[in-house]
Amino acid sequence: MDTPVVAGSVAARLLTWYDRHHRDLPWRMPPKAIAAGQRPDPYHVWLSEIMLQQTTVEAVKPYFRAFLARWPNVKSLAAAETEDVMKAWAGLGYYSRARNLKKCADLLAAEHGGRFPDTEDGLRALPGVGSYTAAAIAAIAFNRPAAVVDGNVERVVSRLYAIETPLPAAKAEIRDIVARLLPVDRPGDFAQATMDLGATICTPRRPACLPCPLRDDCHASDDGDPERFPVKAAKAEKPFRRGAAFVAVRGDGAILLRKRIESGLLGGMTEVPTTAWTARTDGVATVEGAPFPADWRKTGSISHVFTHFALELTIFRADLANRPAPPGHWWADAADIHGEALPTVMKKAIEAAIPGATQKPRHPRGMN
DNA sequence: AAGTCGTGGTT
DNA sequence: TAACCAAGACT
Repeated sequence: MDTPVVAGSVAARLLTWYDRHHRDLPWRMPPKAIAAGQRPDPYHVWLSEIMLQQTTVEAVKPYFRAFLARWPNVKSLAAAETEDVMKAWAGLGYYSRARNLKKCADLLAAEHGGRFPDTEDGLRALPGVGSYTAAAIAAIAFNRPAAVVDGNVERVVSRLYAIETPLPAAKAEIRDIVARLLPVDRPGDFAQATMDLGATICTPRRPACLPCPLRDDCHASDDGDPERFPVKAAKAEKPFRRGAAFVAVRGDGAILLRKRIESGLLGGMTEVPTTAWTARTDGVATVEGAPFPADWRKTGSISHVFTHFALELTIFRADLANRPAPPGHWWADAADIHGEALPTVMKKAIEAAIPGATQKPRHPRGMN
């Protein structure tokens, strides 16, 4: 509605702060370069946004660098093997992101000449790109006036206006407010400025209101208890599950692995054989789920917490003479374990049976 | 539309 | 230490 940045507006104060205090990030084009007419590479923006979904900046940095070094553009990623992409993603979590990343690259290479749509709606239609990511790419890469609402923005805006409606119900209201505040001449910087403010000043706990550029605008700061916002709906209690995992070790140190089904938890990732993970607390930590009869011996247990349940796995180990891998399984050489698409919970299971077995190189695969 | 999907850091 | 949380998407 308002044309350029309205002098004295919330957006103006935020952008002035951003010009001075923005974070320097590997995928970011700084405001000075933007002002000079440069735009970031949409591939970089897209890749970083997918990686950053529910993931911290520090966790993403090495993966972003590794992916960019190995697959510098859409076409190279489209030419890659999905299995290699999964291996490179291992450890970052939410593995459907990696599968959708590859699907998206394939689609773009096949049907869009390797280029990204430059509108919010066009982007929203891509696999793995939801409302947030579509708006973020549209604003940051293509300078579109899109309302970018992530967890940071929800926190900043809910405090700014002391919104009492609990999340996620308040999301539509927050989106409307952001659309109203949005400066049409710098939508990308505005989005990144709001997120930087949320990450460095308007933090979930103990926000630094004193240096905040929006302190005089902020209703929650007025009330003296900004941490009360955003109001959130109560969460369900996290259930507990148990199971057993089986680490078979061949004479030469190789470990028996198999691939999980493509869908669901840890879909398409590699695992050691395990029993089903059930809510039962009795009778599951037995050798009955082993891939084959052997002298299985309990070597310990590991705990792991997923988003919606906690898991305890009893670990069994068997040392075997040479024997062929059962159907659907393979022997992975000890030296190659770190290159497998092993999620963290599986690395824990292997470590419990063979200390040091999964110690990985300093950089994610693809960096060296 | 509420549940499913990882992991590591912070408090 | 147990809980909370991070640039959410998909079904």
